[in-house]
Amino acid sequence: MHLGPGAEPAPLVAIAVDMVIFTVTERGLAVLLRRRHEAPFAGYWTLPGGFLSDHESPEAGAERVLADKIGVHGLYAEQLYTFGRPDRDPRGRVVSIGFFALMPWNRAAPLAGEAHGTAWHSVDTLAPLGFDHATIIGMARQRLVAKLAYSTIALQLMPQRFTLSQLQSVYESIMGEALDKRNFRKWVCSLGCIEATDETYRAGSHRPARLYRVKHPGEVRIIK
Amino acid sequence: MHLGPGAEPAPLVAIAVDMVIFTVTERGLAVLLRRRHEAPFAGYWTLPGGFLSDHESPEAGAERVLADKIGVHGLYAEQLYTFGRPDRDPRGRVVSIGFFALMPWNRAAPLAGEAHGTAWHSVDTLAPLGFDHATIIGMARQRLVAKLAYSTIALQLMPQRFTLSQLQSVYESIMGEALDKRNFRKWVCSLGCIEATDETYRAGSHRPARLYRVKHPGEVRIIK
DNA sequence: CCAAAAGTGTTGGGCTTACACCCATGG
DNA sequence: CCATGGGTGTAAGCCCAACACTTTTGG
Repeated sequence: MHLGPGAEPAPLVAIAVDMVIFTVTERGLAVLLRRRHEAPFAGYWTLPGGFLSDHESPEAGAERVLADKIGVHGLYAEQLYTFGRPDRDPRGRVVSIGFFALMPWNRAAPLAGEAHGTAWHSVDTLAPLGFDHATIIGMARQRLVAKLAYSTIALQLMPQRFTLSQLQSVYESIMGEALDKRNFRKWVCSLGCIEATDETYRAGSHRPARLYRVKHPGEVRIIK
Repeated sequence: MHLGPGAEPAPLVAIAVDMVIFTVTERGLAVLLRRRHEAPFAGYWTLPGGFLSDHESPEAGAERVLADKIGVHGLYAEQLYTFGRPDRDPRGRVVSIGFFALMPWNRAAPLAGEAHGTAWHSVDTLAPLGFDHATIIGMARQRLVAKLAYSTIALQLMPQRFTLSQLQSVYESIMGEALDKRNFRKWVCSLGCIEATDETYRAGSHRPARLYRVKHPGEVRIIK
């Protein structure tokens, strides 16, 4: 690119967008990975991603990757960090804008499978990944844990109707520690972000659970 | 760039690094700006910045900009956000990695002046800026206010020796509200990050103030 | 009738907040 | 001696953490 009279030409680089998509499964916090068939890192698992197009903002690029490569729309996503070590891609200079996104678990199952070449991997048992994607996932996980404490971001992982026990176990999976049931319920209800429905959920030979819904879907409130 | 067999070539863009450098002056929180002489935005104030070189990570680029354009070393700096609206630079596609940095006020004065074309501007009375730099400063300011509450980042704004009243007024400038003197002192001392020296500071016709220092300079602790 | 998860209040301790006076110095 | 900012402790209230039993259902 030529930047005007007297200016040295700026080096040009390719910009990638890499998505850390989390969900919570029965086995805990999981991230969506795609098996690469191309060099470099053929055969390795990597984050879904793509190159930023001309005339596309990073946020738009992230949405496009979610739509085209994963086939989902309307996920919560935010910019995470930009990774630009000069040697991070053996093909040449690629700066990657990392995003992190959250998917309700009821939308997660259809995505994994041979058809897409994608699968959910528990974050605690990741095989070696291509590029610096393990670093990116680590940072995304830190961010998720931190935001759990001071925002209502966890609600972005829930289906439209959910029980308080399900919500609690989402918190417990991500934080890695058990919470007190009564204190958790008092706290989450006091936030004013969810409301009880008159429906219940029968899940076994025990008392049915009340179903709740998010009052303002898509909104993430910063709390306290 | 050619990315391998079968791959479409990725669009190439220039990467800028823009620095939001804060200090605290008598008139409150201030940001270092540079007056542009070149098109576009000639005559406007803008953030100090530069283009990322080949073989340079964003963090290294940020340090180079601080050293070469501002002439300072060893500032606290962290990545802030990456700004990539396709129309943000009229010259063409430029993606900017924003950083935010903190400078102790005793190192701030020599930097401003005609020689460098830079000046400290109070964040509350900014003239219209070039590019999207007002947005970048706004986000940096939000980050600073947020981190004040849960980290020891404010210590990066202090000179080697400082009084507790000075530290309190730094907090008050950034938060924009007054704090209780006794409670502030109890709190900041309880963090265990600063220690009293046996020196004092005489600043007028009143009792001299004890000088403190940071125990582990450069370290930013996340608290609670 | 039994097993299993859902649902529900109270109390004690710790932390945060509010608040006022004496001290040391320079002029 | 007066003006100025430096320095110090206590009490009340709020918030958080700990804790156990009853309810409802399916088999």
